Amino acid sequence: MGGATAALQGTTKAQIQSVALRLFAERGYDSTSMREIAEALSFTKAALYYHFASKEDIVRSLIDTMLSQVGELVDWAHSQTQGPGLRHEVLTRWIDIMQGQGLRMFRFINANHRVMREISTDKSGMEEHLRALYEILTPPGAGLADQLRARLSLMVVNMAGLASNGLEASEEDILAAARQISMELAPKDPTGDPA
Amino acid sequence: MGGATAALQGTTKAQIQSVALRLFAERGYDSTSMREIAEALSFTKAALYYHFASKEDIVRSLIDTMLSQVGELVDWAHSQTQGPGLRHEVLTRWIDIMQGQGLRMFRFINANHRVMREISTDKSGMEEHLRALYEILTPPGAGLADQLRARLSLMVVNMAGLASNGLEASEEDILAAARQISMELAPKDPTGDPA
Amino acid sequence: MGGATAALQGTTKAQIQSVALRLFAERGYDSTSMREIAEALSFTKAALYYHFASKEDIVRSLIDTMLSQVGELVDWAHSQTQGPGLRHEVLTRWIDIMQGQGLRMFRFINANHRVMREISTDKSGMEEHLRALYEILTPPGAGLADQLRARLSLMVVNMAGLASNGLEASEEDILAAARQISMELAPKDPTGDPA
Amino acid sequence: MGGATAALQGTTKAQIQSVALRLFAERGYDSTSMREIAEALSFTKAALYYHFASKEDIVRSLIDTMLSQVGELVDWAHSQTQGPGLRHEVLTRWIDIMQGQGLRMFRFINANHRVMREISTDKSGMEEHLRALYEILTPPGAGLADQLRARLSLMVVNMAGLASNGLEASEEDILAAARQISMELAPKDPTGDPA
DNA sequence: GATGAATGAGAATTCATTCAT
DNA sequence: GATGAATGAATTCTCATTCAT
Repeated sequence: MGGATAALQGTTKAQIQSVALRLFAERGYDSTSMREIAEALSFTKAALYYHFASKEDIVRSLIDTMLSQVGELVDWAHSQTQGPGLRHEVLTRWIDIMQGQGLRMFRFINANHRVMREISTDKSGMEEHLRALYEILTPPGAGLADQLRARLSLMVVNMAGLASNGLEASEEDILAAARQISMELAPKDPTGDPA
Repeated sequence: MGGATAALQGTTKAQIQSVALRLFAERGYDSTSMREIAEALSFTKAALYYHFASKEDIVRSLIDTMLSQVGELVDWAHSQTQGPGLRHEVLTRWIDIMQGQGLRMFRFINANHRVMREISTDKSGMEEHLRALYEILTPPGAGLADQLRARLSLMVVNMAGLASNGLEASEEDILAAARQISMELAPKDPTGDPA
Repeated sequence: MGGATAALQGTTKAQIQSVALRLFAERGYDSTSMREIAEALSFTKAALYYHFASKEDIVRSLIDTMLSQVGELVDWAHSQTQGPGLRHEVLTRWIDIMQGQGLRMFRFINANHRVMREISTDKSGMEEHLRALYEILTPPGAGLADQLRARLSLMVVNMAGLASNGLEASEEDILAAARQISMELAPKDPTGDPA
Repeated sequence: MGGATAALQGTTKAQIQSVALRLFAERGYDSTSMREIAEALSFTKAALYYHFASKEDIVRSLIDTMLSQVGELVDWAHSQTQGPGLRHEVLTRWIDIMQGQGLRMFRFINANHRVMREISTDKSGMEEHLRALYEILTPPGAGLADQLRARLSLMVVNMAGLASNGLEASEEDILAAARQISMELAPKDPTGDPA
């Protein structure tokens, strides 16, 4: 936690990040203008530029926030002994991150590939982090289907938002179901277990 | 099949649709300008406006194309006898649609919720179609998790595109794996279980 | 009459003139596009260009129509013996012209000074015609006020359209009243005043 | 007086209003582009948009200015005792307003009915104001001709601009003559005259 | 006589950004 | 820390016009 999470509370900078993330996720990066962000905050546009050098800079800061959260998860995972138990725990923590700002971030990332591609943040960092998580979630010697399963199990929480459209159930219940499906989907260890 | 697919070949209108879909899927709707579409076709902007009344109109036509394909699937499914076999076949046909323009369309829809929301096409039609498919894929009396599974099984093909980033495998193999996972994920009939 | 009046009936060219005049008077010249004229006639734009070389050309033909009507009035007036009786009769005939297409033409001219100025038709003709009418309506040796009266007496019929907004009376009654006011307004002969 | 008139001096907003009114009156609303207004002011187009939300917004502000002037006249007239003397004074004040920006405004209104109709300012206000003036200028029990006379007497000052085209006289003299004609035209009180 | 397709110029408007204060 | 004013480039879209058929 620490820096990253705290960054989205209190300070002016943090207010901007929070509102910008909401708008970017709702309307898309390109369709959200600095004017709209400023108005949503009852600031002037120029005030935004006092805190952030550019619109892209806001995105960068947003990504960094998420990046550090996922980075912490990766670091923690690397410090543990590998195995099915760890995989289970990693998925749980991932899901925890994805709630709160995480879900919004994911929706944002999903809906704004272009900016993500063009932004020259340490975005490779995100890909590395994800690769690391994939490896942890994929048993040694896994086939293609299992590799895909690992990746999809991470995405399920994020898809649940879209998928639950029209379902009559509390957000809580939906996330619980998503969690369960995510676990099922994650590749099983082929380690000689008699089922 | 037929009309809808054929509509994306040959004629000027069709060329525009095809190029626009590619660009919209790649860069997002808002970030793709009419100028860019025109340049990609070596047309003038004004020529686009001769064929389509507006930028939104292009999107509308694109959606209608996909809509009719999914609509045909729903109609076909309704004309069959329900059951596990049908569910399997529906998933197969869905995946077939999603390849070709379908995948692009889905990436587009996923990445451009805002336009989709604002466009006043028979978009409700899409929601109805999806609802119909969900029902067919969901066994009677299914719980929340199974309802979610039905929805996610449809999305898996579309997610596979994202998920396979960085995997060293042919598109063919990836789609085959996605197909398999999609089938596994679809809710199973509770046949014969005493609840 | 003859040519000019007949020109607004029957033939395709005449249909175009009639519809164009209506639209120009309603929405103004610049705000009426060739597309709108074409649509109002269920033609294609290109068809308009078969009959008229340009948009300005339509206006020119319209002006010419009115020009010839007023020209005939001037010619007739010049062939009569001057005097108060003639002035009365001229006003009457002027008012007769102004009904029918005339009123529309006037509304058009009033509302589209710019085109009128820029159009290089024999528009000077119109000014000459009006000057001739002014002279006929103005008794010899009239002062500034009477010169203005002569001019305004011609305009009254045209203003009546605007002025009668909100009055509960038939168009017929309004025109009769306008006619009466116009006559009153016209400068009186200083008959018998010792200057 | 006061506020409204002063508003057209000094400030950037006021400069824009002044130049825009001149151009709108000269060339018509539709034929005057934001580029032209900007160039006439040596501004950029975008600068106009900083001060006014849209082209229509400029018109709206212009109308409001005139509206408040006429509104003041109506209010003043309502606070006086009705009668022939008041009618005379109202006409005088009306003519005073119409000079300065007023004449331009009137030429603009006359030549741009379409915009006026479409603009959703408190334009009904103008119609109400005019209705009020008509009532004041019209003696009780007046017939149709007198109702029309009241209306035309207000319009005469505005028509004088058009009507005096080609007259060799100073603007001052023309306005004086127009004033005189306007007064003559205004309906006379039928009080006790033996016809 | 008339059309479908296309064009180049220009319209209104919005945007990210800058900078003096 | 923050604002008001301004800009240059881009956007969507419309228009008068042309031309091969």
